[in-house]
Amino acid sequence: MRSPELAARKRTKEPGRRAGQLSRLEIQRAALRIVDVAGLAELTVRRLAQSLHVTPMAIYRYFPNKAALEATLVDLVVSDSAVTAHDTPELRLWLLHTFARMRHALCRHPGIMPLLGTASHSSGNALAIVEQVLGRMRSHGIGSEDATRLFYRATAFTLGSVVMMDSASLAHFVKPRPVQDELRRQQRHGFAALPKTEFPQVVAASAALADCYSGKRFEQELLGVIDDTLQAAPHS
Amino acid sequence: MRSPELAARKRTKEPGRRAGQLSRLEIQRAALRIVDVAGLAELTVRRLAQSLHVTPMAIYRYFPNKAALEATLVDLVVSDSAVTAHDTPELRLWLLHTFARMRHALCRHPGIMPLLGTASHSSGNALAIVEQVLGRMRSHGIGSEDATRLFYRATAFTLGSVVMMDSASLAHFVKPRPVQDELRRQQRHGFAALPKTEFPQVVAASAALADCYSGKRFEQELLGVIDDTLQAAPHS
DNA sequence: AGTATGTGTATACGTTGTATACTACCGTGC
DNA sequence: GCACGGTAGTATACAACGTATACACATACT
Repeated sequence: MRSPELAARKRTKEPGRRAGQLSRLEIQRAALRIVDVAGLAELTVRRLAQSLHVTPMAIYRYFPNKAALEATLVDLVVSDSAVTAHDTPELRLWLLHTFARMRHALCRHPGIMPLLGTASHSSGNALAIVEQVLGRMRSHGIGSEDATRLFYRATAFTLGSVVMMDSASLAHFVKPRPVQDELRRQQRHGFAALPKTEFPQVVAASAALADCYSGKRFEQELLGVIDDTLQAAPHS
Repeated sequence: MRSPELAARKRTKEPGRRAGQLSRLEIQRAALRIVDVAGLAELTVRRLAQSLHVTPMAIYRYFPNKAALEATLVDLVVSDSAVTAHDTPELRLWLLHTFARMRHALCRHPGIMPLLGTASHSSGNALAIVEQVLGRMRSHGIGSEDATRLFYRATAFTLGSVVMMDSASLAHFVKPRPVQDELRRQQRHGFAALPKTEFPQVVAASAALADCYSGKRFEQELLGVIDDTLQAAPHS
């Protein structure tokens, strides 16, 4: 059964590749698109294949199984955050921008967040950023020990900040997750609506807590972490 | 078909409850047990029911669907970390212990890590800890603004540190995840085995990077973050 | 005793991931 | 030009999954 819509698959010729052929990257991008608009749970092999105008089993020419596909998605998102080579001379601002871009990239694809907790999704892209960050710090005269410490603190803070946005979400199961300020406002109301007798501190600090979901607040705190850590380290 | 093993369900009488009856908590604990020994992917309603000597559909008397069950698991783990009421007088050490216990609880159940990235799994337990931490800080004379800042930094660092352990894992798909020192050793070898020309910094710092997966290193850095943050805040 | 309420069962259905076997095409030898 | 072997995609099938629906039985209340 070669249905008409299957036959309608695009036939754009690429050099060194047969016409209209699939590729790992093409599949990954289609998968990410599905995750973005419908959530990770809606990413099925069948739906993915359909979006590529292809039979489900075609996917398995490029990935041994669904888990292997999913494992590559985090790296794909991370690579998005690394494309622009920005050259802020000052180290602390360069670090700020680098980690802020990583956070931004992850926040734009909230659906892949569960995959962060899955072992072994790293590949070249994530490692390349680690290498780049470490190299930059060393070239600014920071010692190996301090560079690792700063890398650890900044990375953990960034990832944790992103996880907090998802995991602390009091609000019910909303399917298309609200973004940025929408989330912040929602969270503030959530915190503020708690029983004041049981959670007095949380209610009192509801506005400040909800502010943690803002990008500005993240960058402010990250810069604080960077400066605090650099302060104890000798560097040029 | 009332099979013999189903009939063998335990009949321990509990007050205010019928003999051998299920409960939300009992189901959650069984689910967590499965996740611990076999991974989140192996948690199926059928297997869960079997481990409770019950029909699959019995689960649905207590949870509307599988996702709702999973959503409670993070909170269950977190509540484990809060059971012991420790009373370290010094604030910085109290905070250190509190967050270290949280990390420890999460590390003991690596299978639930993907659920951290799932929206809205919070319920009373996580919030109670937030309340407790904020209250403790306030009672030590720390202002609302600084308390929120410290809470944000410490929480993000802790969660991020835990996520890093999973996500940075270079090593292949191992099913029963290695713990603690085993993971650290494995990671060091992983980092060190990278092509030195492509990732010179990572290879050079392989030992230090792998050290980030140690509990001792985590506590050391967390204390650094706490102290750095407290330093800028006036308190008693 | 009779009835309502709630807990677990039996059965069934649509979907999922993927093993297996196939078909058609392309680039390479002649 | 043309057979041909490898590769990309297809067709079919199946076990396992989540869960809707209808039922049976035990307990608690009258």
